[in-house]
Amino acid sequence: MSFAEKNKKQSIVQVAIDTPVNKLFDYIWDHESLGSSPQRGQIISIEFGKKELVGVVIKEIENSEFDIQKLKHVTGIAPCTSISEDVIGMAEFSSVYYQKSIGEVLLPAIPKYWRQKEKWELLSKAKRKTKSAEKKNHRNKEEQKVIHLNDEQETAIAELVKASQEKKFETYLLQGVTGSGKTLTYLRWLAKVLEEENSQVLIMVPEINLTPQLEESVRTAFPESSLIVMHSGLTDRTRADNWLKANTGEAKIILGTRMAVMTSMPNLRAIVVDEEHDLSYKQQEGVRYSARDLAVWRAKKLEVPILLVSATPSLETWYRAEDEKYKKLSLNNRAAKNATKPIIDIVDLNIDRQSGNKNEHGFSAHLLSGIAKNLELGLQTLIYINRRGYSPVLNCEACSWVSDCLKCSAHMVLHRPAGERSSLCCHHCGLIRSIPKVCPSCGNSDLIPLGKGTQKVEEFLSQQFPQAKILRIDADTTRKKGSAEELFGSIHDGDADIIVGTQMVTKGHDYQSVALVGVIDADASLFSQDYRAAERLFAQLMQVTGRAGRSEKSGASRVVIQTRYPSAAPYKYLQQDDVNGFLAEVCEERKMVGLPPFSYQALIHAEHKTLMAAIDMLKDASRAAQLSEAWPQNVMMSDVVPKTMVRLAGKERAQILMECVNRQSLQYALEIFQQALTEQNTKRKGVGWYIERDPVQI
DNA sequence: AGCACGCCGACT
DNA sequence: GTCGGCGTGCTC
Repeated sequence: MSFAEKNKKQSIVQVAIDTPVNKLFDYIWDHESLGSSPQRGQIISIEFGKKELVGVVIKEIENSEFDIQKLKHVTGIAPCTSISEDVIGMAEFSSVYYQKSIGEVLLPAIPKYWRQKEKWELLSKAKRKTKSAEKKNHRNKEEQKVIHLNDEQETAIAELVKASQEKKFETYLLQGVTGSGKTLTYLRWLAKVLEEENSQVLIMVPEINLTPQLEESVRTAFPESSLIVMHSGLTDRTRADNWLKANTGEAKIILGTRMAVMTSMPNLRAIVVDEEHDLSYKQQEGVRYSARDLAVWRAKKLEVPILLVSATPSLETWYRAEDEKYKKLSLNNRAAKNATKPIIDIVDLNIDRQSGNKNEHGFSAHLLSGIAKNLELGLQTLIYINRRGYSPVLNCEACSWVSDCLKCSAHMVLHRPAGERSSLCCHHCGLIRSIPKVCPSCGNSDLIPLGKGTQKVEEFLSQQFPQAKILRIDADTTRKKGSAEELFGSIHDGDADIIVGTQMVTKGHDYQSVALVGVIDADASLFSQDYRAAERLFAQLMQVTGRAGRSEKSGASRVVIQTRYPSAAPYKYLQQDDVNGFLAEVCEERKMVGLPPFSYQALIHAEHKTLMAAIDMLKDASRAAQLSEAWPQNVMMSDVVPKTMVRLAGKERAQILMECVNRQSLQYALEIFQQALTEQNTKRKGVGWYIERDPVQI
């Protein structure tokens, strides 16, 4: 500190606060009472209006535009390291890109306890080491098997190591079939990166509670380095402690979900985004950021390499690799010895039906006989249902009444928890009702469930194969904390003959003795409003296919996909095991119609008690925005439409889609639109709205 | 977003 | 006369 600075008694700082007002607030920094000079990224407390809030120092300024006499003082400094420059930069960028205030981006990324001044003292005291932490450390010391990598893996690692040694920004796509050893490849690279003194690495995964195996293998791979995890399942205290360890540089490896992308790390040297195509990287509330895109931004800012990993990359990523903006590293060989590709049977349900099978429970004769054969051989079968909470909807045979939710435009679904009374549940707003004894509309007493949810399939299979042990895995059976792990554990122990499940079963779990995978009910994705649905179906099928065929004892396993459209692209390329072929075809289609990645999109959502108000708000704002002189003419506006799910939790929702080939023009248009919306909003009451950039679900 | 200020209806 | 409805506007 210079002599002049030492004698300075006060400074003015600009502070970011979690408030929708898109500006920074000026405060007086009293050097004497605070005991230090201000620093960008410092977490501090201030009085804002009537309440005391926690904010982040963004910069020191010479003069405030505000009356200095009226400025309030910074009241305290959090006992922790300042947030790293790259994270502040990321927040500033996101603030512009996602049209939110800096504080709205930055503060939710700080653990709750650090955002509460009362908890600061508690957090500066070390927590006693828990027994489980000691046990984990102990387990780490166990001996490691030396695994030899194949040439492809070695080549990829060499390339990545070179990039990290040169300390240059580069985005890599590691594309490899299931079982090609992608995880091992990036772990070896990261091990190399961590050899450097004071280095940290960030590994992002879609949903950590579904990948305990990964956490285990990362711990085993780095027994000496300190690893912390970052996800929403942690207690507030643990999250705050882990965050501090990352922030001080004590933790070397940060393994986490999308929220981890904003974790401050002073020595970050490499980033990995595993399963980069996964939708859960997109935040669906608050600031609707894409953690994958922000990770790339962060790597660029830090000038470090970033690795995107997937067996079925998102089209955006794949296209950038084709376009040579990203560098592609391919793993085409299955690493495990004796691992064979599964045989894929596409069952044409039209033919199945013609040959006399009524297939009313959604099972073709072919699939049923496959299950029977598998049971005889003592092998496991996995039945994959492509959607969650779809049915069974309660239906009246006489008047075709269906169990609609009272608040949403969704159907309520029958639930039968073990040992409890059945009820109707809405998967969108969570409303639970008891089952009506008679039809509320016509009084008929024959109410029957429609469709085939996981429960329905489970019931049918237990009738069909009474001797089989059937296990159901879906959002309902895994809702309780830890129960997912328990269920997956019992699959590995061979406690189940048939596993019935949704998306959840496709993520990160290998089932050694699953020799047959049955996919029912996949076709709906082919005709979705959402142009990305087929791409997602393909990724899901690839993944579920990967669940089989990993075993050495079962020989060639079989995947049976039932469809009424056997020539559709996702099925065709799946059978040919041709990911690039599929993506190339989809890419060509997108190019023809100018959809992303050949254009940029933004969605404006509006919601109100009445649909009219929501629609009018968007129409008026849209009209006003387009009348503006600065409006970029190359931005295309769709009509204002009600959303596919019109009603949600008592609100009616509408949207308008903006599309433009130029990202910067879209940015200008959004700023004008934002202004128009704010003006409209002062004229009306109670219309909620938000802007979503690069939407992934339309 | 909160939260206070403020200006009009039904109540002990 | 007051309690309280939520419209309007500000927060350094």
